[in-house]
Amino acid sequence: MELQELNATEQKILSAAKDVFVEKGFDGARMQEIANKAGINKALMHYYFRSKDNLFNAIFKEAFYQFIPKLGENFKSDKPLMVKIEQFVVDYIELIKAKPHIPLFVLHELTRNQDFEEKMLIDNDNIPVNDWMESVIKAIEREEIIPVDPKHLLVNMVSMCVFPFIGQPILNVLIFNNDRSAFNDFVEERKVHIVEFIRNSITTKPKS
Amino acid sequence: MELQELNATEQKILSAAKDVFVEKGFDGARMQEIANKAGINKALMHYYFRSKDNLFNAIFKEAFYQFIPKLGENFKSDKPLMVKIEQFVVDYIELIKAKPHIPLFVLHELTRNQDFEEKMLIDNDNIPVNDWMESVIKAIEREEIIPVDPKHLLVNMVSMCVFPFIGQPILNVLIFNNDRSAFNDFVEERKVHIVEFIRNSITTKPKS
DNA sequence: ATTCATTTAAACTATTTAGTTAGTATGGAA
DNA sequence: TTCCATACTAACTAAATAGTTTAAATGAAT
Repeated sequence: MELQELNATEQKILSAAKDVFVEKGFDGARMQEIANKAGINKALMHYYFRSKDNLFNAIFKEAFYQFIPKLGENFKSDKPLMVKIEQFVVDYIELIKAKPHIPLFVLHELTRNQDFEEKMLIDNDNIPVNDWMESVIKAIEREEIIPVDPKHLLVNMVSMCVFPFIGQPILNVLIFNNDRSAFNDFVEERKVHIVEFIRNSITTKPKS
Repeated sequence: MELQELNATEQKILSAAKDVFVEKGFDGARMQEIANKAGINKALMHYYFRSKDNLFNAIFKEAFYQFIPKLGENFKSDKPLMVKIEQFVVDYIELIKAKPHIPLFVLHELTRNQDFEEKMLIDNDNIPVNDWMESVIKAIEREEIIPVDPKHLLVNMVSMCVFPFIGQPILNVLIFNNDRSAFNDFVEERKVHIVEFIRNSITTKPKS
């Protein structure tokens, strides 16, 4: 896929494909539905994208890289760890709020399609996990935080941000009695809550 | 579905159906594959379960209730909150370890099939979230823990237990360089880590 | 004006797939 | 033995679906 050669029709197809694939998954998506949503003929889709697989790969890579590299953007900065964590939590929740169905979609398709490694080519430059590790180790050395395994800390942070969206249908019933706005409020609260929860757990200074 | 009228053939079908549905999802599952895996003729499946939907509902309810009610088993006990949390984390991680693909499967199918409420009939007796809330409030009153929103605490705990399994394909690449046993070790560590992480965050006594 | 890429419409093909049918064992009851 | 329900199978049907083909319209560039 070239980068900026996309004309309006290609854009319409990609946009419709993304909607349908994300909502239904690869197996549940129908080429006819994508064509209808794009307002074009089915044959025209095959004119631009030869096959369903092709079209899927085009939108999947986009969806994937929308969520993964942004992860590491602030990992490289040299700010205090808690500042980085706060920025990460707020930014990441905002990112997911804008496209709440992408994480479950991506994870489902990755699980379905085990050979994604060849497709996705995640290189360590894209997601600087190592930079995160070093930040945490430095923060421990500086005694900003107590000793903690950087991997677990990373997974904790990401889990608490992402999981509520993936588990939303269950949370809506179990916790929010199907009150949609209650869920939205809850997500907003989490921007503050998660940061405080982590801060209380790992900072050396006891809370005032 | 009756409870204990299941003969060996029905069992074989249900077991095969569960494997295939969980691996491929409803849309990706093929009745022929289920029949093959069960070692029977496809017509025999329609003899016992009239349709794909029927068969799916049979295994989905089972999968669903395998994970949800167990959640609340210890919520009703009157032990100190941190003891309950420790029990929950260890039990729940063990539960998911035994069936690591169920959570993603359930959440994907719930998202795909918005009208699950009618199907699933989650009553508050099954999942005593209210009992959890009260436990937390009591623990705050007893000054075992600092003031914390019980809902966020519950979601934090569940998130940190479940998400690593849902996100395993990504974690494997990003953090574990596709070392399968590294992931397993990590999960074992989490039984201790998550409890300590929560304890450090919410208990009133500063860590020794 | 001619050429060429883009677009549409419609009918078609090949394949996959859920579900059906019609009939065959099997084994116990009458 | 005969009857009959349960368990089971091979072959079939009907519908859906990805993808193709053909022919024609449009419109911008040469």
